[in-house]
Amino acid sequence: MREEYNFEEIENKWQSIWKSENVFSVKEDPGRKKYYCLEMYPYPSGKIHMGHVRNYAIGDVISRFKTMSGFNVLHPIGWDALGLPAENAAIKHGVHPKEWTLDNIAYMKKQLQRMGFNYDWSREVSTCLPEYYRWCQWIFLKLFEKEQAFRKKSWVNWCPSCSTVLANEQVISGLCWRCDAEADQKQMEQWYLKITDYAEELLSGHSRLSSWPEHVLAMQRNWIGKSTGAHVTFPVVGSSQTVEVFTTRIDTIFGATFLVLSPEHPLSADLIGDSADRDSHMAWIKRKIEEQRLSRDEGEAEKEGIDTGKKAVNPFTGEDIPIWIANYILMDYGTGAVMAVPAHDERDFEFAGKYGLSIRVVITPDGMVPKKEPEEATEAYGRLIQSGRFTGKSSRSAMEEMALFAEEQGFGSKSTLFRLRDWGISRQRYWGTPIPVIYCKDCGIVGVPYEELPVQLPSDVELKGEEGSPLARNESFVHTACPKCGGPARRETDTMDTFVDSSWYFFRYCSPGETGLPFQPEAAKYWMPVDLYIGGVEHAILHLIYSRYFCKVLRDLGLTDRDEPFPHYLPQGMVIKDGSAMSKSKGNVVDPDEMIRKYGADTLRIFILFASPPEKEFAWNEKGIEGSFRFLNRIWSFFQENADLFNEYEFNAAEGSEADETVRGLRTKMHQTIRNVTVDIDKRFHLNTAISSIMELLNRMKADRDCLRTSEMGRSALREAMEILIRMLSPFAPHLCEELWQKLGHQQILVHGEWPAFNPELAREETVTVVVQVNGKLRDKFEVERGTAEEEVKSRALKLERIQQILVGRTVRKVICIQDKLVNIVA
RNA sequence: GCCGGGGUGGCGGAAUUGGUAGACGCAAGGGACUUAAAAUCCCUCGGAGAGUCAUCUCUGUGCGGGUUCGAUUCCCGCCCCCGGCACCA
Repeated sequence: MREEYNFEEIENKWQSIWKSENVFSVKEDPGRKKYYCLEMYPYPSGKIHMGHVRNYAIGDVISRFKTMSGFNVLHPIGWDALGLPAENAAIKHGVHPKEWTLDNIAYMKKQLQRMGFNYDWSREVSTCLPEYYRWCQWIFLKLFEKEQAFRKKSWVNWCPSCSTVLANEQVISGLCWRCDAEADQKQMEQWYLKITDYAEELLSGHSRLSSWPEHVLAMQRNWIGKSTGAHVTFPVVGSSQTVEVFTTRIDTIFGATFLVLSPEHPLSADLIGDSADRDSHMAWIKRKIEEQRLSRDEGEAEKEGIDTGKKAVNPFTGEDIPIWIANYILMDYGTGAVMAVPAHDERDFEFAGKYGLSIRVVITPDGMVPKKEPEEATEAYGRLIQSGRFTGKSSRSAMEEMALFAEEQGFGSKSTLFRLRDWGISRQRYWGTPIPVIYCKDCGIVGVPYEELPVQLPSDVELKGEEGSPLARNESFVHTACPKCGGPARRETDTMDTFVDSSWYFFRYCSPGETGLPFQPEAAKYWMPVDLYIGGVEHAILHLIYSRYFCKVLRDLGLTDRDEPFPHYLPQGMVIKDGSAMSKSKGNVVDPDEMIRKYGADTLRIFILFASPPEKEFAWNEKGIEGSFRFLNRIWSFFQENADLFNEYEFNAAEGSEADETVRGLRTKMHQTIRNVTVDIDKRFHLNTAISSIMELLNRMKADRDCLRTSEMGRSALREAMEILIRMLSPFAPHLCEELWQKLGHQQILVHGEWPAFNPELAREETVTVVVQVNGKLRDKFEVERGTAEEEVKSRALKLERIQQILVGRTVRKVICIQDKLVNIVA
């Protein structure tokens, strides 16, 4: 009587064995090579979704494979457990964020375990626990001491729906990244981290991230936004004031026929101070500031400006040029003022055209005749004309010289500008890490002493969704004594952006129980960096740039010697269905629990890895999962049909002459499969083709089965193939494979088994198919012994009947022969 | 507009260094088993045409050129799709 493939029984059995034998827990072992495989930890929103399943299945296969390949593998998981949804749930359902979060964690943990993932649960980390966030506070205080954390009043993005501040990165085309409400602008005093200090290093560090996908590096590059150029100072005529501008095109400065200030520029109001139209101009400025703030993410507005009536001196030409104020100049980039070169800048050209300002061409692109009245701006480099002492030079190479000249003359300097802003981390919410700072009337801003950490979140807090931080309304939290003078003082009531928590959690995994420091430097030295980081590309700029920054900061605090936390990042594609991402609002969500119930975790794992390579989108398809289920069933029944081989052990392989063709063929196929699967997992991360190679091997075993079973050697070859197949499949379908491995008579569990060794001798086919082409077109093929001499292969090809027919009436001019592959006859 | 990534059957996707295009799977069609169905197993499966039907020819990897004995792969030009940034001086 044949057994059915009872996935539920098998999966439960092995999950409890893995758990009771604690097989996934790892320790530092300096004698062994380590491998740190990490997937982005989840936000405990309630349930695992397919995106998680895919992400974690990829990491699970890689880490199981690496373990079998002899590495000491760290594969941890934890929870990004602070954040707004918990608080919103509290407001909506009256459940405390902590309770809500811990319940979700408990549920999702069960789901992950039900998938059979090989996490070392002893290293589990939850950012909402004081044992974790105390170290966020510790790091913050260190940064505060180094002036890497500082307070600044400025315009901030404000989400009215979440009633909190958002970092620039968290505003996506004008909307809150979390709730899609339209973000406002507000002026507030906030805590910032000085990530801009590391702008240059964050950019140059890209050279060490060569295995990151190009588009991710490009996004970061854009975000950092380095531009090299020069600052130039223009004195205001009849005043001691000056206007400083930044330009990347100092070569065009002889064509600078006016200056333009942002409406927000501090001088804007000043310069129109004594003009006749003062009041209307002031009103205009106010209106434009407002408009710029509101429309900043709505694309380009019609260019508008006003003449201040004042002039400035172009220090290169000595000419007086008008100073304008216009809405196309941004205050928060560069100096908030530009030199306008209408002949060589599209925007300035458009503006000059509208207001009749003069245009002077100072560059001719090579081989072109300069026009007095150009129809468009020419931004190309070329030869300088009308440029005083620089006339005739190449504009590109003159830039250096002109910047140097400005420097010598004292009205400018070479400089570099970054688009990257300091990271605003203050959030006016409850469910985050309290910023460990005390405000004292006499002593000012005082850090909470290290020995008093953590500053705990009070549990008795009312969450009703009113504006302002809930902590600010909690009297017993707010009122405290100044650590310096002992006088009455107030606690900071803002909490940290949760991206702070996630910027170093991967260090914490190295020594999660550490009580004296955020993590043990020795443990981190062993495990870090993360060898493979897997997660959604939506974090390409936010999380990944913050984490890179934190790694450098922790390095400068002496806690680690690593410069980069994630030398290899593998972004995984979205899981979609019916053409769009799975979401409740679309109603196209597929529940992993339901799939596990129906097909089992192994099938779900196989399917989600099989249909496309990790970096591509994965399109859910109900029929597809049945195909994966069938595959596992075919394996199960194949083993049932050959159960008599379970107890035959050694492959007493006489290679070569004694083995018949089928045996040799199977072993060749087997070793080719080992090679392909190994390369696919280890080098290419193409788990889909790894699975299809294993399918091919099974197909071959099934096809040759009857023939193989007729001989002793055949049976033993078949048994060997069954073992190899199971070992290779085990990272993908670990439960089924453990079960079959046990049936094959093994005592030791497969988790600790060895990855099959590849033997190139055996993978090499003894005979190969040589393709015969005539003028590049496939005409015939024949079998030949591997390594047959070129001359013989050529003459055999030419003697083929079909080839002879085709060659009738033609002259063979040339015969190209590629060893063991192809003959191409040119005739 | 700028930057990045792509375009291969009905579908998801293979093709490792320029050398048999379409592996593996899904769907579809046909057959076996069955009273019947499901499951399972076997066969066919890019398009067009011919046929002596256990075959052959032409054509085919977004479009147009080029290099080469040979191009999905390399080069030039174009079209389209996706992602990111966007008045960044």
